[in-house]
Order: sequence, then C-alpha cells, then structure tokens
Amino acid sequence: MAVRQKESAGAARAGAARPVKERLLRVATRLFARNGFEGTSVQDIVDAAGVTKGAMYHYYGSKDDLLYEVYHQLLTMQTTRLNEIVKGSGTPEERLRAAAIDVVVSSLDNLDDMIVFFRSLHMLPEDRQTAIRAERRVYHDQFKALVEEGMADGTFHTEVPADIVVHFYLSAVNQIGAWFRPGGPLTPAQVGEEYSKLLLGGLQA
Amino acid sequence: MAVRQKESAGAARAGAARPVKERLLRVATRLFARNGFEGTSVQDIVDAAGVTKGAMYHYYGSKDDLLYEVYHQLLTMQTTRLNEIVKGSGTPEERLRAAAIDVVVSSLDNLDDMIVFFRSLHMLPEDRQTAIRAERRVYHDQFKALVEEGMADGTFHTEVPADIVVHFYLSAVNQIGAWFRPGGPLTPAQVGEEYSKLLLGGLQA
DNA sequence: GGCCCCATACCGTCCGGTCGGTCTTAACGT
DNA sequence: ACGTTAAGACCGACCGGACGGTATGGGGCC
Repeated sequence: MAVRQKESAGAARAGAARPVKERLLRVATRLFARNGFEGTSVQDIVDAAGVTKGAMYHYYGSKDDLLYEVYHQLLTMQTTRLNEIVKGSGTPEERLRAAAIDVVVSSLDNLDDMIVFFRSLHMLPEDRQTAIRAERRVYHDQFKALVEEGMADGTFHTEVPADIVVHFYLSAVNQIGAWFRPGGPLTPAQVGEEYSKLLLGGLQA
Repeated sequence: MAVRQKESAGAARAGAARPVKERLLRVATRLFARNGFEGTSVQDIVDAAGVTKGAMYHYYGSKDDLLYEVYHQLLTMQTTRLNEIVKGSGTPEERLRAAAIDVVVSSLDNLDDMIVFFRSLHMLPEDRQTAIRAERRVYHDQFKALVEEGMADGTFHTEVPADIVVHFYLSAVNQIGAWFRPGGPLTPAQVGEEYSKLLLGGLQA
C-alpha cells in the first residue's frame, strides 16, 4: 500500500531502528504543535509517518510517551547549552546576554517543540509532569545564578528579586511561539538580540 | 434528588436565568483550568454545577461556546480597562506604567481564565480563533500606541521596535499562570510592580 | 529456527450532542 | 376567582462514532 523507500541496511543493523522511531517522534511533534495533543489521534500520527499502530506501540509504550519525549529532549538540549554558557568565561553581564540570546535562538530553532511544551504539559500524568518540572527547575536555577552573580558584583540593580526576573524573561521566551512566524521579517538571531536588550536594559544598575 | 435552594423569585422574573447560566460558566472555567479543555467532559461540568446536560445545552450551543465565552469576557474586560488608561492623563511613561501594572493585576485576579486562555485557544474552531485573535490585536495595538508615544517624545529609546516590546511584555504576563500561586508570598499588586519596573527599565532612554 | 520489526483486525470505553418529555411560572380570557 | 394556554427552564435516557490500546501473526535477517 504505502510506498516505502528501502533504507540502507546499516540503520537496521545498529539495532536502534532509527528511521521509524525518529520519524514517529518528528511527525508527532509537528501534529501536536498544529492540532494539539488531544486533537491528534494515534491514527493521525502513524498515517503521517507512513506506518501503522503496531509500529508505534512497538517503539513507544503510549501516546503519553511521545509527548514526554518531546519535553525531555528539548529540555536536555537547552540545559546542556545553558550549562556551557554559565561555566564559560566573561563577565556576568556577557554571559547573561549570551544565555538570553541562546534560549531564544534554540527555542525558535525548535519552535514546534516549544509550542507543544507550553500547551500540552498538563495532559501528562502527574508523575511525568513532576519529572519535567524538576528538569525545568534546574534550568531556571542556572539562569538565576547568572542574574545573582551580576547583582552581587554591582552590575545589576537589586530592586527586583532574581527569581522574578528569571520568571519574567523565561515566560516571555516561552510564549514566543504565539507570535513569531518563521519566514517572517525577523530571524531568530534578531529576536534574541532584541529580547536580550530588553532584559539587560531592565537590570542595569 | 439534588438539594436546591429556592432563589428569590426576582432572578427568574428578570428573564435572564442568571444563576444557572453563570454557574455553568464559572465551574467550566475552573475545570478547564484544572484539567484542560479536552480533559473536562460536559458531564463533569454539569455535575459540578448541579444540573444536567439538558440545562447546559439549553443555555449554550456547544462545549466550544463555553470556552469562547471565557475568552470573550476576559478580553472585553481587559480591553475596556486598558482603554481608560490610554485615554487618561499623565505622561506616556506614567500611563504605560499604569497599563503594565493593570494587565498583571487583572490577569492575576482572573487566573483561571488566563490559564485556560493560553492553553486551550487552539481547541476552538478556526473562525472562533480568528475572532479572538482580532480582539487580542486591538489590545496589543493600544498597548503599542503607549510605547510609541514614549518613543516619540524621547522618554524611551528606539533600539527595539515597539511591536517586539509589546510582544515581549504581554508574553511574560500571559505566562504568569505558569508560576504564580495565589496565597503565596507575593500579591498581584507586588508582581505588577516588579514586572512594570522590568519593562520600564528596559525602555529607558 | 529464533528473534526483531511491524501489519491487521478488533475491543471496550467514553464523549459530545440530541430529543422527547415534565414541571414551574406568567399571561390571559371570562 | 378560576381554568386554560403558552413558554421557558430543565431533566435524563440515548446514539453514533472516534479513540487509545491490544492480541495475533507474518516476514525478513542472523
């Protein structure tokens, strides 16, 4: 029925069954972003991936698993990147600017994941939500540490608690999928530039 | 079966059947905020309101109508408030500060509506989404006009386009339900104060 | 011949929405 | 003052279908 290209045998031999499993996650992410988690049926996903439900339930235990995987991958990637910036060299202001730009750019580079993230987290079972929130907290705290460094050395004013600053900025970034359109007049890098200006400007002592 | 208090005859005589219709919208909003739109069945809503499905479909045409009503009421209220501030007296900076505080406070005073808003908009049929987006655009443009006033008279710098400033700030406000907990250490007014400081600071020439 | 990988057919459940009916209340004619 | 009628408010049983998940089996590669 479905026309399927023969992939090189190498992938199958690796034992990871990469193409189908990955394809499922990618099309699922896209569909979740377009139609919402509850607006996407398992049938929709497997149709779009060119396989059947048997394949999906072979690789993933449930529809929830797919959703969790989206979150987990995105968070792991962003946390790793932030970690390198925090530990890097430069003044707190320079590193905070780099972090502020990076979170925007990496979010816009994975726009579908972001959209799904902040729209469908509440659909996950409680324990999964708790796990995700714990990962997010790590990210939040690393970002906060940067802000506090700048406050400690007098670069930033201390009128607004660091916690609120971080909530404020990350919230703005998280909602970016609500208005940004890829292919529009702005590039991710430009948005990162503007957003970081607004953050740093609001912190200047 | 259900114990129902006799209401004063006044309400029924008004022809508006206020209590049941309002109760349905309120409990629906709360349930949507807690469990999501798709995670809430019509049966859940009518059970919580102490009526049956017949009652709900007597007042609302569909489950979608309930959701739309939440959006519409919140937006109408906030737009009205913003309008008064924009047209009020004071420098652009004073009015922008007032607007920035007000949008935070009025959002936190209707936290359930906010949560539902930014989580379930995409569940509405396309035409309803378009209608809501048009209403939001009016709000956005009014806010932007304030920023542009301040840019025109030199109070604010013009490094960042007004459109992006507004997207940035309103996004931060819209996500406020993701971390703010009523009854916590912060009052809505305090959050409004801090958020407005961050916005104004980032705009200062 | 055993083991992944995946197709096919199927199940039980739940859910939005419908529809005929009942009860209360208001208006009206006589 | 009283019966009649009409209308709004609400009940609750029911329907069609979609959806997540499963059980079974076949086919290709070692």
